[in-house]
Amino acid sequence: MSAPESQIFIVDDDDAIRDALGWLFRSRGHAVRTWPSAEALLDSGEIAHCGCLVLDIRMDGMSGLELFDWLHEHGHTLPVIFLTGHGDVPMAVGAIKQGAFDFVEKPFNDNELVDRALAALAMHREQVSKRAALQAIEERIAQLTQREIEVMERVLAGQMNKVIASDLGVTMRTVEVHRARIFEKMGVRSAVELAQVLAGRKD
Amino acid sequence: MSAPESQIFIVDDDDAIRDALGWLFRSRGHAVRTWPSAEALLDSGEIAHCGCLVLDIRMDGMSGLELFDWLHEHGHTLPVIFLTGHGDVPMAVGAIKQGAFDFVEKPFNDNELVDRALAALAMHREQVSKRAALQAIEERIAQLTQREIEVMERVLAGQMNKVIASDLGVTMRTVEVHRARIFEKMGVRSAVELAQVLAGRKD
DNA sequence: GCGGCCATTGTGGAAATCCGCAACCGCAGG
DNA sequence: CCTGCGGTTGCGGATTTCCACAATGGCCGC
Repeated sequence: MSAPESQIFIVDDDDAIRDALGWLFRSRGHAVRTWPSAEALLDSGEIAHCGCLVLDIRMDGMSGLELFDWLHEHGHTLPVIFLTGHGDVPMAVGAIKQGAFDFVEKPFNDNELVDRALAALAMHREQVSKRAALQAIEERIAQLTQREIEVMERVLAGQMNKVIASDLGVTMRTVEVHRARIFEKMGVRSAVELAQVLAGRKD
Repeated sequence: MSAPESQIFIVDDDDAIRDALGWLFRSRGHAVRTWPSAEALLDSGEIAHCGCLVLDIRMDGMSGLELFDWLHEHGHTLPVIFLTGHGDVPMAVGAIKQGAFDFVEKPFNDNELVDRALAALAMHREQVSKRAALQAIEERIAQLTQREIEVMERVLAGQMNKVIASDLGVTMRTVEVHRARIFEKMGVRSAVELAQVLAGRKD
């Protein structure tokens, strides 16, 4: 609750490892929650509060890799650090290429693991704020009517009002009205600002 | 010469591997060049013609990883597929995180390696064209005078000519002239287009 | 010193954008 | 039936942008 999305989650079916990791992070002042299995974590519904997931690969039931895939498929994009005592190269390569934050073999170096986890948390905070910004834009776009979107597309294409007007088969005045509403709803004051805001995001 | 930047380069100090890989790719109709060492490749000055580098890690002299780092430091950004018979997990993870395209253990599957190499070539072509586009923009920006850049920054900030004028301590007319020149040099016809062109690139 | 590039300014007009005020129409919902 | 929303249009005026034509002054290299 103090740090809603900055908690470190640890999933490992080995009690000893779980306790050791919990102690490790807590001793350095970081909020940590531990889970004995992937299912336990998912069932808790707490996944949204996770800022960094330290995941054992070999577990009974759902494996770490399976949980990783599940999270991806369900849009939960958060940094995952895999922890394993039986990893091989192809597995590690696959995990990293699929976007895992790191892949660490046991036994691991305490300091390094903490550093990686903190780096992961920092990256997650970055992502969260960026996503928030992007979503704010999407919400504004969602407020636009269909007609306004048509006009906006053409404005962004650099077309003049008169062109847009004849293009859509309406008068210039109508385009002007739409244009004004677009600027208002999108929270900008000119076509240039609009272009800036909409830049840096793939449609 | 037929495909200047689409050649596959193979670097391995094992003659047998080199020949086998050369044969493998050529038998499938892909241009390949092989080198017995990292130094041989660098000395040849042919690196710019490479579209995909298949690199053995353990070699006499400069290792595959060292060559990889060297290329990075010298701005040669091209997809590298590491090939190794003695790789460990940390090495693989490190290589991938540093941007290696893939990390394959020997013995490898012929079809998979060819597929990966082709994917790497495709990615490289993408990168090359994108880089070319970005450089074209940079060259246009380079043509702008200092004053024009100052004006452009303000235009992109959505400021009106009158504001820019008082801001820079000149008359509106002067700003208009600069503005026109900017559009001309940048090859656009409006401020919106300018914003579009300059979007999607970090300053 | 001359020519070229750059920054600057003016005049004056055409074209485009921006806006408040007002209104009509069609359609969905209460 | 009345209301609200979205799309549409008109009028008229203030602002802003865009441009052609014309010109001055500074700096730099030949």
